[in-house]
Amino acid sequence: MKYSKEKDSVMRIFTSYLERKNYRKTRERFAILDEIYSIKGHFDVESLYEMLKTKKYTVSIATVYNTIELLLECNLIKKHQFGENTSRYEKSFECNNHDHLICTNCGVVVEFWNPVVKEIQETTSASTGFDVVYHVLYFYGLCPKCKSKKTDETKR
Amino acid sequence: MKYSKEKDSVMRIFTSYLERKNYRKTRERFAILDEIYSIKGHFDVESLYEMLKTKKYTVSIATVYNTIELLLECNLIKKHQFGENTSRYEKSFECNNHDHLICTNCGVVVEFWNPVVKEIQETTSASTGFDVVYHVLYFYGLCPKCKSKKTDETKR
DNA sequence: GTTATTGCAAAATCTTTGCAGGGTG
DNA sequence: CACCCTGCAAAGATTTTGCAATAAC
Repeated sequence: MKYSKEKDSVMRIFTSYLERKNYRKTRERFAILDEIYSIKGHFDVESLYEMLKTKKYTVSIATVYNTIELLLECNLIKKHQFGENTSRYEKSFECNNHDHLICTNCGVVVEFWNPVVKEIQETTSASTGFDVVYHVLYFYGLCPKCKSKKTDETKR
Repeated sequence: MKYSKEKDSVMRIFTSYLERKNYRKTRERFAILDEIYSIKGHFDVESLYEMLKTKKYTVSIATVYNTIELLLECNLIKKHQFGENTSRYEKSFECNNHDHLICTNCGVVVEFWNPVVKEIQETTSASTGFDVVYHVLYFYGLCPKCKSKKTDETKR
């Protein structure tokens, strides 16, 4: 388990969440959180399960799902469903400000940042009375590569 | 099959899409599109299938999935995955400008409008080279009802 | 010691697929 | 009349559940 300031923080957040809810602080739960915060980018349950199996600490797939549920509740991870049938996740501590462009042709996912999204979030919170915790914004369309391919096809 | 200007338009769009792709214009495909455009709000495959079975024209679930795929391709419907495991859909002809607030506690979905989203879409298209066709924006948080319930719990 | 949590496998749910028959172009 | 599309049922994939064993408190 490599040390990092980020991991230290999320471990503390998770600990206090578990304590507040009177949930047990098990080895499995912390191993899963540690593994997730070692992953760059998105992951799905299957790949997380495989990583845990080979690298550090074997847990059952049921426990992976259980822990992911807890991590979603305390906002340490984000759940995405980019249009496939498998859910994908990503850590969300101090990186909850980017959004995604998804190519409807090849499926490539690209990240982008736009501070205006946060502003819309605040406006919407105020006007609807919702207490918005986080957002998810997807732009669907053709990536530059697929776009030029389609143009070629039309030319033929 | 009730007449409406909207239905007339989407039927024509779908017809020309099928012709352009050299796909066949079957009764089933038009019955499904007609049913979808009779639905207010969101629906899932199961409920659409049930509606078709009882109301107009029985089709197999495989055909429902197949047709939904086509309607997604020509942007006549939108696919949502609000966090559950079942996908939900909605018609998107001339109503592709609203977004969704989702309560993480009770699951209620509320719509909202904000024209700034369209602006972000254009900025992002320009800067990334993506040809963005549509977007999906979800705000997750507590709805007013659940918010006040949680506050009560804390007070105790 | 109690009781929540884990692991395993089986079940449940949603979606896709293969194939024979039927309908569209 | 060729062959794409449909319907059916079975298979696939992902997620959930039930229950005995285990470990946290």
